[in-house]
Amino acid sequence: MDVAVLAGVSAMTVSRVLNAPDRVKAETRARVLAAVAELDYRPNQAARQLVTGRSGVLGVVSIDTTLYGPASTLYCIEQAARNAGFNVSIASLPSLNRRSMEEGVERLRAQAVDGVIIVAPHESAADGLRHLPPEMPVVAVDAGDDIPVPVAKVDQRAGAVRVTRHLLSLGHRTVWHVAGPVDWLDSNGRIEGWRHVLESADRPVPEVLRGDWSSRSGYQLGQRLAQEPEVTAVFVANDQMALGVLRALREAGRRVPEDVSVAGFDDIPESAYYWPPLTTVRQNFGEVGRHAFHLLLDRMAGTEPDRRRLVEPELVVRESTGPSPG
Amino acid sequence: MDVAVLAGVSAMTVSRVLNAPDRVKAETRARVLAAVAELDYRPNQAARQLVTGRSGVLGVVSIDTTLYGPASTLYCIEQAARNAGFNVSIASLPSLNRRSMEEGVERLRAQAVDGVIIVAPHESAADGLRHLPPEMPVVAVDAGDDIPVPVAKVDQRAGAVRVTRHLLSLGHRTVWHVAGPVDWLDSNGRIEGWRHVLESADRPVPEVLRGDWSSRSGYQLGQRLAQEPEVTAVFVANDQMALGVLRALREAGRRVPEDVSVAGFDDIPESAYYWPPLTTVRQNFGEVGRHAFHLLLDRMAGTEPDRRRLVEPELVVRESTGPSPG
DNA sequence: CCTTCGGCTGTTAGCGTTATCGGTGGGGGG
DNA sequence: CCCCCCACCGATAACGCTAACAGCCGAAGG
Repeated sequence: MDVAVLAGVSAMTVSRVLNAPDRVKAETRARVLAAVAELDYRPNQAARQLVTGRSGVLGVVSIDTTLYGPASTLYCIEQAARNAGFNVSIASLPSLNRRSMEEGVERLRAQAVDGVIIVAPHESAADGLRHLPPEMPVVAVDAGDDIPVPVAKVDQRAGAVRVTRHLLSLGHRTVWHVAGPVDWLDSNGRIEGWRHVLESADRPVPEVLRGDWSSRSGYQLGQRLAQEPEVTAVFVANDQMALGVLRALREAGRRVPEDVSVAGFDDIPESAYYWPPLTTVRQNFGEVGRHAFHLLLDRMAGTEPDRRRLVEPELVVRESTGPSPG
Repeated sequence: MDVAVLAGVSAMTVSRVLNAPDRVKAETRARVLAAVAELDYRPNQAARQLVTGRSGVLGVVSIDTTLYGPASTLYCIEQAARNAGFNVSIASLPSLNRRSMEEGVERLRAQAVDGVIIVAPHESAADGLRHLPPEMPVVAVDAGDDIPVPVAKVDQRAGAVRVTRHLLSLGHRTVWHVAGPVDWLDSNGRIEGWRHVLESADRPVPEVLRGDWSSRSGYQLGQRLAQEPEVTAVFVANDQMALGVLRALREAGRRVPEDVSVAGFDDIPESAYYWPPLTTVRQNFGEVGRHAFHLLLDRMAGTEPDRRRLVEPELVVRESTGPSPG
């Protein structure tokens, strides 16, 4: 090792300077550091990993990181990991079923990551989460409760409860719901909360309309809603679909919020500038990402962490919801 | 090595089976593969890297991967890399100046990535791009031309030219422009194209209004535009800001497109569901990501690749633009 | 004075893989 | 019948680092 020669010490001492500085006399340390700087030396990670068994890399398996939620979560995981000295390797999956998920995990495992965070908002992912290599530290984001790994997530149900109560409190007889795809846990949590509030209040529970998170699907379902005169309040499962619903209602001549109130979910940055500005539920994805990272840190340290970290969503009332016209 | 013992061969033969299968007799190969499967063996990447010098990991340095463009680009880079057998490690930066960029590159270098893609749509990044370690294969996405690394990008200027011509062809006397932040190359390319068309056609060139890509800024600038009666056509530098402009115009009682035409840039999935549906310029971020990856592959192979790959943007005409009222 | 201890540094070995070279056996050509 | 060559496989030595132990030396204590 050149640095060792230049500093006039052994390779071992260089290693110590870099990994346990206080075990080396200050003067020697200074000499070594000078040599390190002089030669612009950087330790070979592969060699270090070979002997220590740790790579300092975390893996994130996620569905389509183009979506707002996963992208925000990933971003915050990455920030938290970097601050703690970890690198982050990603496996972004177009679709998330058991097979593709296991493939993603397998890839990261082959890369010898120290731990994995799975952003798995699908029912079908749970299946995969139950069959992971047990020796690998794994935590999940947005997963169900019946899985053997710690989970960080936003309390979808609570968010839906809040927004539905908000609409009822405005005097609406009941609330329609444009939901997300069947397979998504977020969809189901939001349906659950919405249904719970309606049933508790003894209100009729309209049929659930299924979208696919896209504005296009919101538009199509909005056209159907616009034709039912008794619809006065709609809770849409995300802001993109809500945009489509708003447009469909307007095209049909139904005013928002005078004739129909519309609420969304997510609080994407644009929703405050919809027409009208959208009442929605803010999810703190960053918080979720940070929680996931810390859960993983615990798991890697071997301590059994909490099983769940729930983040509370927040109702943001804007101008798309108002008193019932009736 | 257990696999070698179980298969009754040497470690070297196992290595050959995994890396150059045709150099091993079919029968032996089968025996080794059986042993591999039996023991669920997976090669140690660290050891392999130590001797070959390659890690099979690519690094991506990007600004805020929450933004639509960077997120899409990252996603497609990741897909392309995965298909080619590479893993992808990310360094997502809140802001992109020379220091933070070098820090990101440094991090990835310490992790011993085989190459780096820098998503660097800032002027100030160019400075950093000129001072990179020369032995490291690097390509850039969305960077300027005066840098010593290959670049893949959308031809911003061409997009701006198309949309501005479109507006002039509708009979508008001139076109106002809501631009992105000063430091962004995308902003400048779009301004350039816009200005070029106006000047070529001998039209007055209004003062450039500066936004920050957010709907909020679009809204604020839109309020100013709404007060100038002579404004009949606005080219907004991205779709999010266009959303804000649309709202500001509507609040001021100016109809789109009857009184004022508005066009955006990016074609985010939501823009087709704005009110009215937005005329905009589609950027194929996926294409850019794939190009960047292949440029990097060339650079890693040592062949000097093309210096630039320009992706052509496409004008998407919807309902937010129409004939001049004059 | 010797012993002991602790702070500091060096020596050795080994992590799991592949590059390189060398060996072995069988088949074809002279 | 011999020789050479080719296909296949094994032995050895790295790659760069750190764990574990060993050694040295000066200070403190008996």
